[in-house]
Amino acid sequence: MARRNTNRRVGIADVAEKAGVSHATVSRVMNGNAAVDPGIAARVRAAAAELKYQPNPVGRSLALGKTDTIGIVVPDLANPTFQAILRGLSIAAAQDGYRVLIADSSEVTSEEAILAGEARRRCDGVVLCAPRMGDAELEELAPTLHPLVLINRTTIATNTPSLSVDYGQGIQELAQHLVSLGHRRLVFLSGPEHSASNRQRLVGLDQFRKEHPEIELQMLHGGSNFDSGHESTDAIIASGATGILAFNDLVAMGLLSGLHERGIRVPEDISVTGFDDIPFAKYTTPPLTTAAVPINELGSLAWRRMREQIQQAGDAPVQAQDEFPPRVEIRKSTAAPALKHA
Amino acid sequence: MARRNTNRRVGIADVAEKAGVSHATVSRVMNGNAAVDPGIAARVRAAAAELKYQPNPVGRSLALGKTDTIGIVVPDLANPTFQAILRGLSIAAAQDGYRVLIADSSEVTSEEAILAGEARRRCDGVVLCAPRMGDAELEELAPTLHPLVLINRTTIATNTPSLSVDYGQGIQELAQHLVSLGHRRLVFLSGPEHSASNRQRLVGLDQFRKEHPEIELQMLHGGSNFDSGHESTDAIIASGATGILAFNDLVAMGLLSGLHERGIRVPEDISVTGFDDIPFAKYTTPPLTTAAVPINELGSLAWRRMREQIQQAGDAPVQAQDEFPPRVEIRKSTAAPALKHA
DNA sequence: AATAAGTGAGAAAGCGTTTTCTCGGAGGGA
DNA sequence: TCCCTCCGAGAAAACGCTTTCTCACTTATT
Repeated sequence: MARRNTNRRVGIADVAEKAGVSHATVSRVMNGNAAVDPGIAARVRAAAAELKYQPNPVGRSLALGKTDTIGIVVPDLANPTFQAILRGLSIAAAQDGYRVLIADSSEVTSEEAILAGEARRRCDGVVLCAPRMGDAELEELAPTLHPLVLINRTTIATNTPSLSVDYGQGIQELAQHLVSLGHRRLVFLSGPEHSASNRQRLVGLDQFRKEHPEIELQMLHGGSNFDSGHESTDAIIASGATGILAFNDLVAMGLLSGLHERGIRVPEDISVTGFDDIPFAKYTTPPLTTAAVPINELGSLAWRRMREQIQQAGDAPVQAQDEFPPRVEIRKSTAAPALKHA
Repeated sequence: MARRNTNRRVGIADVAEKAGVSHATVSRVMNGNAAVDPGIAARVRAAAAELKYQPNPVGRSLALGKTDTIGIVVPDLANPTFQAILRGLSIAAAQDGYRVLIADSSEVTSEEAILAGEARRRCDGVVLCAPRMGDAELEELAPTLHPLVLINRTTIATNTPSLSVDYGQGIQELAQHLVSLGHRRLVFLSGPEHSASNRQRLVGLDQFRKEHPEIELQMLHGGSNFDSGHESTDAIIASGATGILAFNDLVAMGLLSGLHERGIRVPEDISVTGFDDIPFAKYTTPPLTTAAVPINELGSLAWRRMREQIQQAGDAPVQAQDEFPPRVEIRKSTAAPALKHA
């Protein structure tokens, strides 16, 4: 036996004893499963209420083979995008009586599989959010995790639902927006190397280049947060570009701040775009032109896809592959460039 | 019995059979508890590795009476402050092999106790973050939750550690800062009614009033997010004040944006302060003068306090009451007021 | 009136572990 | 050589619940 029996919590046995019935009957009335005599049921309920009995979820989980919990693993909990997904997921899941367990891989690629595995063992399913691992590893891991929902990645072999944003399309539209304003020299300030969404932006921009050979488009390596945007300020200025496509809103904001410090006006001197449309984007000065991804929907849809899998329990292998088109949100950080003087 | 036995996960029994030993022995080598013959141990380990055996955490939890999980309940997961606490907690807990389960009460006061109770039953402890419930209810709930850490609230009766920020002190220092710049007419844009930290600010400002009877200090009712700050713009302008103490950084940012839209310059025409120093605060335009709370420490310290309780298991009733003094962070959103013209 | 069918509650098995208890065998001292 | 002690491994109980199985009892059917 494990624990000392001293002052243990009130269990089903206590209720059974007080009500003068068996454990089984208590369980039945608590779960409303089988028919039980109304009189007895009332007695049990009274006893349960009096003892403030609350079923032990661990015991239930073991017996039922389910935990009513799902896990989510994100690369960086400091990123507002992932925070928003987490929030949407959590709220949607709570509506159906599920809780969410979080795991933050802190951008350590090698930890992802381990964290996901551990989460899966404790939960009824896992949402893998923008995993940085390689395709091969993901393909191998996915079946292991089975009730799995992927965000910003897809698998081919297994039938796992995925939600993704068409970053390639979005970045092209932003670039197009800058061009239509009259910009001819652009810079893409790229994101984390292992980020699939960054790769998608890159292929989108390749496409853009083909369609607009007359536009100069430089690539600058950056990161995914404020600081990396801020640090890129000088390189951006040195590039001589008038239109900047930042990897995301965070990077754009860091850049905005850096430009402001150096007295460079946005959008008069340089136009800046972000990506994601995080809640803060419309409150920056100037408000940020960006590509809005329906971030709140992502979380709740992730839950819906998860629920479908949990409920259908290996029934129909519906492999939903949802792809969201970003919507360009034109604000004040972009404008026609000043007349050239170089 | 619960589940169909078809295609169930590999359990301890499978390993035992493959290694030709008993369940007990497998458990022993997996946990390294008792002495077991090195040869047998090796055989067990080999079998476990070959079958990719991973102990079922639910079974372990039931036997061990612990889940290696803690819960956190927050009023609003959209608030960067709570996000940061969650993140700090999660990372610190992960370092000790613990996971965290989240519950978002969505500012619904009546849900808090229920969520906290459920979380507690599933976890080894609960972190209650800025609960909105009344003092009486909190006092009654706390012992129920026992391994409990309170953030931004305290209890008297029970010995529960609490971490709090001295909001009263911080708001006074901000007000003082505005006064020393020359402001004479201030407004406090208050936060959620049930927020204890808002009440602390109010008592701090009462104190401030006593010490500075010559200063006009109006109170305006607001909320805790962007939008409420934005919506207060006209009321702020109508107040005729030159120095605005916003409830927190979010409110301040909303206000900043509203003022900008109406062509009012910050800090030339109006000075604005925030509270919390969320990561975004130094990237607003102008960068926000605010009171920095050591938000990252809060999360990790919360974990430390939790760990102490879990480990000491009813040993020494160390009731740590940590209080953090905010540090005023002077940036560009505050300056001397323009000469009066009214 | 006797048998069949139905109903509802208790007994017990099972979920997957850990840990106590028990016991056979080996080793050491007398 | 015999007995006692020690050691290590298996048997089984325990954790707290759900659910099948079983069975006594009641009600319907002929």
